[in-house]
Amino acid sequence: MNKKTSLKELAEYLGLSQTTVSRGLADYPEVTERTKNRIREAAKTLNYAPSSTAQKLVHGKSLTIGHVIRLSDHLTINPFYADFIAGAGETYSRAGYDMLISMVAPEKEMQNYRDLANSQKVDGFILSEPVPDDPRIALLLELAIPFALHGRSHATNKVEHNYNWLDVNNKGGFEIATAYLLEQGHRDIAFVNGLEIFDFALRRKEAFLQTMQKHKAPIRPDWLFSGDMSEPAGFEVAQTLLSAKDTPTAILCSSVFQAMGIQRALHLHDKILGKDVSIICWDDCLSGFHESTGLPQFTSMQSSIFEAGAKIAHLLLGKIENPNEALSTNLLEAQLVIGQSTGKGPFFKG
Amino acid sequence: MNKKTSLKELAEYLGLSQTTVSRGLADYPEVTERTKNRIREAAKTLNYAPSSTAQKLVHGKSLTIGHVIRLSDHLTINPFYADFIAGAGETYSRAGYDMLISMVAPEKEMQNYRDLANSQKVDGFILSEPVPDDPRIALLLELAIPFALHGRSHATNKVEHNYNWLDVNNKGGFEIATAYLLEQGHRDIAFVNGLEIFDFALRRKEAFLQTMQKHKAPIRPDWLFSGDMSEPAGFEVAQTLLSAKDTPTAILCSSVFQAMGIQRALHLHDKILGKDVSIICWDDCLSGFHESTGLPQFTSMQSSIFEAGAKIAHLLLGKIENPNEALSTNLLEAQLVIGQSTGKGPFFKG
DNA sequence: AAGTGAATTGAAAGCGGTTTCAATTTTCAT
DNA sequence: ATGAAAATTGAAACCGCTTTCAATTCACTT
Repeated sequence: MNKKTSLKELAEYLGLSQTTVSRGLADYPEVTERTKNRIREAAKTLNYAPSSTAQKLVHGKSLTIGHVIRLSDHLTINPFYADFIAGAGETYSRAGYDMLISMVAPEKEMQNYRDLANSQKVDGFILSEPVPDDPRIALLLELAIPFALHGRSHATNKVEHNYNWLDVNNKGGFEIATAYLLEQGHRDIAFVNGLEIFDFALRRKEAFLQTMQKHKAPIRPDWLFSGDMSEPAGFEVAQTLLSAKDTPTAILCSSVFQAMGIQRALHLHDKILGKDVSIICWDDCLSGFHESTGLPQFTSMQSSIFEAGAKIAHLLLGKIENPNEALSTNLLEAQLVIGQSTGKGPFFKG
Repeated sequence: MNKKTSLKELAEYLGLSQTTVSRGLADYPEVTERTKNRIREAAKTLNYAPSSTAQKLVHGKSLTIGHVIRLSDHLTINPFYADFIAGAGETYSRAGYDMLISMVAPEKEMQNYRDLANSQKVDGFILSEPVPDDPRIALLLELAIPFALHGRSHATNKVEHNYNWLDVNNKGGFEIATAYLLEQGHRDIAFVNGLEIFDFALRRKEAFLQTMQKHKAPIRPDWLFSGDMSEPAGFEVAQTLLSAKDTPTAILCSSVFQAMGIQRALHLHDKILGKDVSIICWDDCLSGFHESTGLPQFTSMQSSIFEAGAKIAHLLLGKIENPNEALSTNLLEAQLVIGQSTGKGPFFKG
């Protein structure tokens, strides 16, 4: 049971001052190479490593980025968030930063941000899943702590805030997807959105409605759905759609999970995917769903959420190291990838 | 831009000593209620909160638990891990602990544990996805830092170590599942395992083989698969199985994702799930897959990985607060839940 | 009013490092 | 050999807090 060695002990062991030892380990030029080597060796044999807490105290920085996760009713993490965090975490560790993840009940969320900032546990925050007029933005601006938003927060009628953000072009992406379905000869298109409390879902809906309108395609209110981005949710919606007398020839949906649920319902109703009904889904490139070779299952708008995590982490670290830098924004484009779930519609004109 | 207030400033503002202010905030009995109130009020107006770094330095603890995540080839997090972390994180925050998540490339993993322990960034670790003779166990025992293992690490020929662990009864679970399939009249059963480098996969395999043997059911080596616990992996396996001349009447698989892939292949081959082919899968109760009402889709062995996270966090915190406590182990049982994916087999005798 | 014990308060040491600034040693030209 | 400049080392202050121990104040008793 090796007890922790302190700098003081190491210095005494070497017969040097703490100053020299500290400098030697930090590779200061004024320390002779010979003494540096002695110091390093002694550090190794005594198994010494500086206390990060003490270092943080001296430097006045926590070298830690906070991610606050609001635990929903089911107390679980959105599976997409795992990939996002993986991307961010990789960037942090490369830069010598740590990642603090704080799980908190919705009603304590705001206080949690306050506490984390005030007690200086973190040097900055990454915010996810913004809603319009997201209250966290105002809070963090007030607390004057660096942060970056994954997504954007539409200001409805209240104050417009300025902040760093990185978002994927949800609107542009679904414009492309809708237009593609129309070009392929579909007019009767259903739209299965995520929860429309979130900013991204509102942008996607706008894209769908505007593109349909622009192409003079009919918009059926009973074919507009909004809900969980889960497999069962997709299944339920498709069950409803397919049990009606007239059914859409194409469905635009917001996640691979929903698409899988829709697919399950299609099978149940003896409809062939990509023939009787086409599907395009938004695909965040979740881990464990893309190992298959060959043509992808679903036609989708693809955007790597891992990459988004890595990029926004970079962005935030930049602001922290250089606080006076101007605000940054970054809009990533999603790619239309044709898979096996789409085919020609009844109105196709070759 | 409110700069951080220090204890010193707060004390000067109040005309008190740092000692008294510190004690007042910590609610020491020797401070008068009147002064306490004064202090609290001043702290609020000056927006003061103690620096957690300074507190940690004094107390010599980091109040932080480390989770090291080995980033695989695809740089992504195992989706099950998200739920596990959610459970642990909730327990941590309830106990005043923070969670440090460290993403690291496989070749740097060991050094990462060393660094985190030596620099005292964490007070303990939770280890996940153990392999037989897991080298992390020896390392952390040597570093003399508290830790708990989610799962177990079978000692093959080397030294047997003692450590805290919490595991789900993988063997017992798959014994039940295999026996259930046999009872329902299935004899031709294929087994689709996770990667057999992991301890849990080896235990599951043992359970399957032993139970089949015990019931004198044939074990076909070409029906034993091992691989990714993903949808495409399940699909590939099922494609192989269903393209052969003779096909199994039941499949036991290791994850809901695999089951979904198998289901997709079944549809492709016009086989009906639960009729032509039965499936039982292991279900870690991942978020986003259980909102549906009514009978569950797949018959499965269920075990909440969120709960496992919460329980193992408790276990570890106990060891940290009370280092001399004896080792703890905890074996959770999985529940057989009958869904729509199983039916009677050809050898059923009512 | 003086004396006593109890209740409050504060000065200073320490947690484990980094850094400023001064002191010491070395190097080298004269 | 001598002195100045350069290179190396170290004493002490400091980061922001907790806590020990001593000092002060207060409430009562006689």
